[in-house]
Amino acid sequence: MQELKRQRRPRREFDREEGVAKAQALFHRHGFDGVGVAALTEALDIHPPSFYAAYGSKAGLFERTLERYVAEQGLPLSEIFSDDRSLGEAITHLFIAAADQYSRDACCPGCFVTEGARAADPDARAVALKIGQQMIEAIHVAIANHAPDQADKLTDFVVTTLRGFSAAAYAGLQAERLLAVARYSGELLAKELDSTGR
Amino acid sequence: MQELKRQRRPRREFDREEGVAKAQALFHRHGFDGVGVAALTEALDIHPPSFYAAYGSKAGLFERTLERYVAEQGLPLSEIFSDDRSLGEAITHLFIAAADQYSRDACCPGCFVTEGARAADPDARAVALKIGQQMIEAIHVAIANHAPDQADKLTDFVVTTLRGFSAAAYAGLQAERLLAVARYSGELLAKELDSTGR
DNA sequence: AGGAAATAATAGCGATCACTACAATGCCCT
DNA sequence: AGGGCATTGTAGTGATCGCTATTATTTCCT
Repeated sequence: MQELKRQRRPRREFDREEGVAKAQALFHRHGFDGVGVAALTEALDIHPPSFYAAYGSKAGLFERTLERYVAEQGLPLSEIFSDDRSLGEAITHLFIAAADQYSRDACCPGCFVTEGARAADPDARAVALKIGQQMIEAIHVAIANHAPDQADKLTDFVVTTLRGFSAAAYAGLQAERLLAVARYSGELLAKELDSTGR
Repeated sequence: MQELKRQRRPRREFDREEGVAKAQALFHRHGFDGVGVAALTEALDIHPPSFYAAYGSKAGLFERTLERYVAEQGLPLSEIFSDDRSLGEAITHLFIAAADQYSRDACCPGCFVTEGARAADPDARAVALKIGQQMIEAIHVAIANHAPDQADKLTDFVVTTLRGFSAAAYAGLQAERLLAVARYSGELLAKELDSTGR
């Protein structure tokens, strides 16, 4: 009985950060529940034990992809809400920047954090919701800096509008049309804010 | 060896339509991917073969729940866009009706069709997208009836805004705050439409 | 009453899920 | 050179996925 040792493919190191990037694209495109560990290990060209040694769990990797997204593609709020802009101008810029970001890559439409919070998996959901809440609070702070008395109301409006942009992009609205909606939304709000004295 | 026939529970008829209603609640709350056939058969108190005999497949039942939702909870566009209202008034009413609908039942937030289109399953996705497209076209027709030259632009804006309401409700925004956003959004748009001569 | 059609129940199908035990391989340090 | 150790490989875990073959039961029609 020929029991000689099976040949084994030579061992290759694999780049953890590159794995996070590839996983981010997959999660963004198909959602947390739409990507299995098998698809991830195949995309990273590794095997399950390496996957778990590197990232702990599927949900753990998902969290790292979310953090990467915020760090690399998060909207620059402090720049958008610069002091030399009126609140209306700033929010218009925010709308346009978000619409551009959400529809730029047709392969990964919408806000990764917002869309990621729709995962059926409770762990993944909780992580995405937590990060999303941080973004909302940052927007609230930026708005409150210009208009403290209307901050709550305007934050609800802005965040809801941004959610709409993300969902529209995710549903396939083309970049040009989404940007037109963003400009229009900003224009409507800016006119109102100007007419009511800031 | 006592091989006497096992007792079988007496046979109960089951109400197909009631099954659709129960499934609708489950799908709406947890999403298509978040509800397994096991959960459905348990909720309907039937067994898998009865399930498939009645509904064909999980995706088939999902389609029936979507149709039920549209028939029973679809927004009454022809009433909202009645002729004695300006376009701004009509869209404001649409926004408020949608916000109310999406946030009324905390257990089933958002638009079932819109949120259903996020399913990872391609069949379920396709069905929800198709029905959603029909709703969008109905909105487009209603708007074009008032303002044919701006119908495309305004439909993009309105649909994107409604998507935002649905997503915000789904994310947990309370009814009162969502309604405030809806009133504000309608007000902004109505002012613009009035100022530019309808 | 008796046969046919319809519907339900038991039990289990293959596939995929996230995840892991264990052995072989490579690199670094002594 | 050789031991320690981290990391990879193969192979497979139990659980759940959507779904079904088969049998048992009831109802309806003649």
